[in-house]
Amino acid sequence: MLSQKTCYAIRAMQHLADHYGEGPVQLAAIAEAQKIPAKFLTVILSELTRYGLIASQRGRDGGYWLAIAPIDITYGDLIRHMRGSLALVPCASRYAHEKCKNCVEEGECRTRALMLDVRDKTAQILDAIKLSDPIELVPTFADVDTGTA
Amino acid sequence: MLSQKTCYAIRAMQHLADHYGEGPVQLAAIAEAQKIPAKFLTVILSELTRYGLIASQRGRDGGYWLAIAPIDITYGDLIRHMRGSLALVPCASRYAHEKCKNCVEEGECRTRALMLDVRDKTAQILDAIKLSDPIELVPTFADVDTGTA
DNA sequence: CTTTTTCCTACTTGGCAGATAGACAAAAGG
DNA sequence: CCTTTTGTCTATCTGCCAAGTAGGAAAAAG
Repeated sequence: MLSQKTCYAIRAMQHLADHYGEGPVQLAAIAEAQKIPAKFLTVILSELTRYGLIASQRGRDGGYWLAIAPIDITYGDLIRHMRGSLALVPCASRYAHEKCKNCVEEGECRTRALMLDVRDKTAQILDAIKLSDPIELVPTFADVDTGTA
Repeated sequence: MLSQKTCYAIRAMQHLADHYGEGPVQLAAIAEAQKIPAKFLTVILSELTRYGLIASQRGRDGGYWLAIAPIDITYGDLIRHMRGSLALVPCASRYAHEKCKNCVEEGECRTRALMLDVRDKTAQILDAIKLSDPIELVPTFADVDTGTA
C-alpha cells in the first residue's frame, strides 16, 4: 500500500508536471485542484524540495515548480523518495533493505525470494513511466467484469 | 507492504505444504519452526481454516493440514485472503475495491490507472506460483550489487 | 473424566500515519 | 523600511489499527 502521503506527493507532482514551464504554482492552487489538505501539503512539498525534485520561491508570486524536466522523473523515483521502498516486505527492498522481524534466515526465506521478484517487476513498470508520459485513464466500472482480483 | 500477519500466514502455509500428506501438524511445531508467536498463530490458523484453506482436528494428535493440494493454492490466493488486496492503493484493487479518501474522481485519476497496471502484473506473478512450486532461494548479499532499488 | 489440542471472543497496547499549529524567513511592492 | 504574501521549519496532537495476549469453551481420544 502506498501511504496517503505518497499519493498526495504523486498528485502534486503530476500537477506541477502539467504546469511545467508556466512559472511558480502556488501551494493553495495545488491543494485545491488535487484535494490535498493545505497544511499537510506544506510538509510534503518541503520534503520534495529537499530531495531536489522541485524548486520553490518564497514571497509574493512565489510557488513551486519542477526542478527537473518531467521526462526525467519516473514514478519509481518518486515513490522511492516518499516511501523508501517499492517492496512488499522490508527484506525484499533493494535500496531500503531491512531485516524482517520474527523471520527465518533471509537466505532460507522463500517469501523473500518471491517478493524480490515481484519488487523487480514492479520497479520495471514504475521506472519506465515518466511524469511526462500520457496515462490512459481507466473508467470507473472496469473492476466489475475482469474477475482477476 | 504485506502485514506481519500475512507473512506469518504464508510461512505457516509453506510449512504445511512441506508436510502435505503426513497427517496433522501441530500448532506448536509450526510456531517453533517458523518463528511465529504461538498465541498469534492460533488466530491466523483459525482464520485460514475458516477460509477453507486448511483443515484441522482437535484433541490428542490433532493439528492442521492443507485442505487443498499445494498445487492448487497460489500465493495470490493466500495474500488476497489475508490482505483483501494485492493493489498498492484501495481504488486499484479488483476484489477489494474501495474509494481512496481525499482523491480526485476515479475516472480522472492517473495514479489509479497506473496502479491498476501494477496490480495486474503483480497478480500475474503471484497467481502463477503455487505453494507446491520449488522456489529458488536468493542469497543474502544479492542486494549490494544490483543498483536497481 | 482427564489430557491434549484446537476454537473463539474480547481485550490491551504501542507505534505511527495523518494532520495541525504557530513562529520564522525571504521576496516584492509601495 | 514596512507590509503583504508565500514558503520553511520544528514541535505536537490524535486516532486508528496491526500485533499480540488472555482465558475459557469445545472436541477428540484413551
